[in-house]
Amino acid sequence: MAKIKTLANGSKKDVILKNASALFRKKGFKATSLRELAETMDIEAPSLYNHIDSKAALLEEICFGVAKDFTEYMNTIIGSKESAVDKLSKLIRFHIQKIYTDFDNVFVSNHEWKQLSKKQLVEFLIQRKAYENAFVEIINDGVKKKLFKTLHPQITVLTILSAVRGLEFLHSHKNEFSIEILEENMVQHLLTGIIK
Amino acid sequence: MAKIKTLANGSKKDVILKNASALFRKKGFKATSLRELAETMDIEAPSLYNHIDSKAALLEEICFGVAKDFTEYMNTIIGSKESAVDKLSKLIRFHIQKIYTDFDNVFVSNHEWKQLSKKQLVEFLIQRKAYENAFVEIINDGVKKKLFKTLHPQITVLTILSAVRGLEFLHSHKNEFSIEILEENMVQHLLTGIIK
DNA sequence: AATAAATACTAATAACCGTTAGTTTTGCAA
DNA sequence: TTGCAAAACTAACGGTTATTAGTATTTATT
Repeated sequence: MAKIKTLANGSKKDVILKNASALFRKKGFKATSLRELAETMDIEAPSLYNHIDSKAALLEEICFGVAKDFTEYMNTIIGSKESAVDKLSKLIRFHIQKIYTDFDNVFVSNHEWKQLSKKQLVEFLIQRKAYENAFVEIINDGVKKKLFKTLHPQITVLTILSAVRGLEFLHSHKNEFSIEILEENMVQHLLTGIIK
Repeated sequence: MAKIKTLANGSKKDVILKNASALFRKKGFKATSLRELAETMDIEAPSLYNHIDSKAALLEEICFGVAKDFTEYMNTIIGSKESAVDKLSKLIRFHIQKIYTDFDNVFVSNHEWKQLSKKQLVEFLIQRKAYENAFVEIINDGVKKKLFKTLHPQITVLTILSAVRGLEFLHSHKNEFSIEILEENMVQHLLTGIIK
């Protein structure tokens, strides 16, 4: 009989993915070689192929993994009966928390999706667009219910998503602000700017 | 006597820089080859070296060119006697205008500065930090003069800079919104969120 | 201890990279 | 037309890349 598991606590593949994510973030996907990645786990580059399909597959897993996380959370929000204000607040907080707890993956997904193969790239953009549309719908709902000012939902979504995305840059001085203070400030700034 | 100019309207080097900027934006610096760049002007890759020093030098010129533009504008703002609100408003509008009128260069500067050589990278980060500090000072001044709410200036600056940076993503549907509407919406959103 | 699967290794591949050297062509000035 | 510099070309360089093939070694179960 075959034995597949290599370690009790997480497979070797997971370790590779984690190290790949860290390297891709620091140096970029193209600028990271498999030799370099292998070195982080003290093996030779060709040995990686006992666990992975290709370098490109690593990027796919990272990008679509992050996309899935955001899409799933968005679905729970959409299904809830909360106000548009509460939905928006929760989404903003989720973005902040994700960047804090899953920094490398989120960063790589945001920066390196262009390096996906043609087919994967198309699929990625479709998912991204769907997420954005769901976001726009929440804003639209808030405008209809007179909770928000009259504004351009698309521009507003872009402003909010871009603002939270920028937390990437806080990584170097992460310890200066607690995540709670960060959430409070940004939700305050971004929501009071549009609430009536 | 020597003749240096190749074209009446802008040197050949400028054309190379422009095409390089466009390619670096679309594919990334590492993913763009000099052969590919040469192809955009129907010459062979080695011929580029009659005009440029190296591939790395192209990225340098792009990144530091953009940095200079922003730094220079910041200096005129700092020197003015306007209120912190007006200063902030003008800076936000400048960011939006720059992305509109100099998209490729701004994008490349924002995304590919990590690929600068060690020495240039250090210098780039110094300039970036100085720009950020000047921004923070304006916010601080506004807080002191009771124009703004009590808030964390650094988080506020990060939020604003990130938000305007996100306009990169509007490039694909640039024609949906005029730059005036865009400016109005974003200034409104980002300023009323912090003004008392 | 024996067996078999998982996983490491070395060696080698073809492709591509930025860049240099050396040479030819081009285009303008005299 | 001649001369000269600017700028193109071809050929080739050393280096690096992801990946494959084939083989040895480690690991775990029987």
